[in-house]
Amino acid sequence: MPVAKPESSDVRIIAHVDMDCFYVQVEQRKQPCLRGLPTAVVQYNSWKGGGLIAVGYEARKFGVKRSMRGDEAKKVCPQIQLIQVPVARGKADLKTYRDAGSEVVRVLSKKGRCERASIDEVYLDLTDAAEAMLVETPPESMEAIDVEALKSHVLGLDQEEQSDGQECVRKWLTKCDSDYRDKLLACGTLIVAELRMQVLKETEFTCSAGIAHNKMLAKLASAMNKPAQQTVVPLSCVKGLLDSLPIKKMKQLGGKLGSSLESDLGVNTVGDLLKFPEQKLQERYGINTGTWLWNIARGSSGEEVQCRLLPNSHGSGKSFPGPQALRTIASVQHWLTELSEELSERLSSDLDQNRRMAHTLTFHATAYRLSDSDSHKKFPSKSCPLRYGAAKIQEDALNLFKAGLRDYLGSYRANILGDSNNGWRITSLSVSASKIMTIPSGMCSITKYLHVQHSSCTSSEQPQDNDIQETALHSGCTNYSVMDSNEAHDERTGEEMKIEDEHDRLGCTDYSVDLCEAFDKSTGEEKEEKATHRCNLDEEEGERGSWKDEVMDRSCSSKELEKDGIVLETTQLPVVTVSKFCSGSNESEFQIIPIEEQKSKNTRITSPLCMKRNKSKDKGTASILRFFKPDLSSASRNQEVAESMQDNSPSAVPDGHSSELRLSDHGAQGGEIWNYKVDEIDISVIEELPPEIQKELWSWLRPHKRSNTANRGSTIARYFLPSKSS
DNA sequence: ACGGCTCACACT
DNA sequence: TAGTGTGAG
Repeated sequence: MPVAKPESSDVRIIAHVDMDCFYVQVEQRKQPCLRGLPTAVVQYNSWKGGGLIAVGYEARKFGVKRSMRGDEAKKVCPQIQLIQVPVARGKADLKTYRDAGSEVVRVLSKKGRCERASIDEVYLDLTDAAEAMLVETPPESMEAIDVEALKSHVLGLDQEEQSDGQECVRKWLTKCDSDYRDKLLACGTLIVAELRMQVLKETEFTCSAGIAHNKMLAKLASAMNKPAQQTVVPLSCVKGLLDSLPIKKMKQLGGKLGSSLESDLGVNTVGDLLKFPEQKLQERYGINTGTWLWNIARGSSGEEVQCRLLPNSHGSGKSFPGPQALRTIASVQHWLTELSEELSERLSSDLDQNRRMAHTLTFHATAYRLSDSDSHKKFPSKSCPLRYGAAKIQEDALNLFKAGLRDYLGSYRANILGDSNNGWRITSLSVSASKIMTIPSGMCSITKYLHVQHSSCTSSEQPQDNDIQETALHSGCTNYSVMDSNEAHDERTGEEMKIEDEHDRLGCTDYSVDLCEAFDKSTGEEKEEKATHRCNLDEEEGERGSWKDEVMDRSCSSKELEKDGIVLETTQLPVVTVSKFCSGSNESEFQIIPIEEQKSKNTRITSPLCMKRNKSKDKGTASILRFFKPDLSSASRNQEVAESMQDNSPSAVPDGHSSELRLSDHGAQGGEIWNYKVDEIDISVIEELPPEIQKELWSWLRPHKRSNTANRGSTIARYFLPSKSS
């Protein structure tokens, strides 16, 4: 008889899956003749045989350890096969391993929520799948249990001492009268065994897994029996497991915190932690950490399995130890080129494969000074908006480096830009891209949505004067713009920039992004939903005319735009411009172009008002036009922009601008384009959109638009469309 | 003169 | 926010 599900049960079934010496497996798959041989993966063969970053199990038997040098490994295991990490652009290139990790994730993500915890580890929340199995095909009703599941290690079972361990496990898995939580765990065990076999079949990789009621325990378990095995942690044995577990074995406690627990509190095992009241732990380690410690001592961790199959950042870095330390701007520049190219390539892949874009570039370095005073000082990290394209990244990273170097050298900064070095040494460089967001397919679907809106409604509502004020005062400062990379060309040279005011300009950049085919994939399947929403809106909004004429007439030529006087040049407002381009997918085609450069290339930045209006009889349009009236402050700011461009600073724009969102569904040339000033898009407007589109739109707007809760009683049409009403 | 290169996240 | 620090593998 099935045991009733407990009332307030928050029992979860969590698995941690850990690839066995993953890099080695990847190399062995590539070179099957290596299978069975003691193998390790090394990078940089030149110095002492390179550093080991992965060691196969056959080699471990000889005492070979990670963090050994290749030479040491050879000593303890002369027949070891040392495989070098692929090198590209003068540095280790982990692409093959990342891609292999993705293969695994693809398989593992089929059965439940999946969190890619690292290049070779995932967490799975199998609660739903386990519950479903318990209802539909409970293990106790199965005629046969898969052998892979029978090979599981179940903590608390005396299977290891038994002559027939598998029979022991079979009994546990199929026990009729076990605890509900154990039954779910049994289901999880079967599911994980199946998944692991699936991984092996589809990728040729073996992995180990832990199955438990939370992430912490699952992670602990997956490491207990390797390789190619799985371990289950029934609730009943959690206490026994943790009581004697060395505190530093726990995830997050392997470093200083764990050391502090040992030396400051005399805590050597997780069980020792039980003595300390939550409050004591909070007093010493802070509220969050204190509570967390108190909980993990009791075997509970509330951390959810995040739904994340892709990394949240991409980075490319290299160290320059000892005599390799960099001492000239030129060498830094050279390596930044290499790193930027790799990063750019990965960003392009991400864009192609996942339709994601990163928004922040961060530069980091480690350094030391020969004049040893303040030798402990760290080289500061710096970040700025990310512009796509290897050359742009390199340029911006170099400027971040120079800004950092100024900070780093402080008062010692004499002659820092000269190629003759001046006492500083760089021992590592890295560039990374973060704030990665999925491009709203709504960029396409929204565009389509607006087609419908155009042809079915108008708005009579207009912005109020105070809205305009508010907008003018809004201090968004980022300009995004998208244009065809063939037209985009950065003509600035690598001339040394003035460092003095660089810091003040950092973090405030306008850029354009070629989204390539990113918007292509949304298809006609959205038609229905849009029609539905149109109806709804039609009901809500009383007074509307037809937009159809305008949509049809909207093939604005540049001349018309100029005649209308609402091109960007007259508005003095920066824009967010997002267009679709159907060029190839090479990274060099993604470009981010400063607004100023677009102007110089005669690129038209259109405004919503380019959509042909009916003969200016409407006071509504006049009202909207006020948005575009250049005001003194923005004019003077643009003066600064011009100056900053002359300085060869990284396309900086001062604070104080609002931004605009530009949608195009037919590409730059002859396409249909709308611009939306991001700061003026009222949240209530977004809330009127279909949920999917809302979600996508938010993901795009969030970095640019601060929360703006004022409800202006707006309509979509008022913000998204030019008005020609009454 | 070496564990290199990535990642995530908490904190401020 | 941007920047620092910790921790993991």
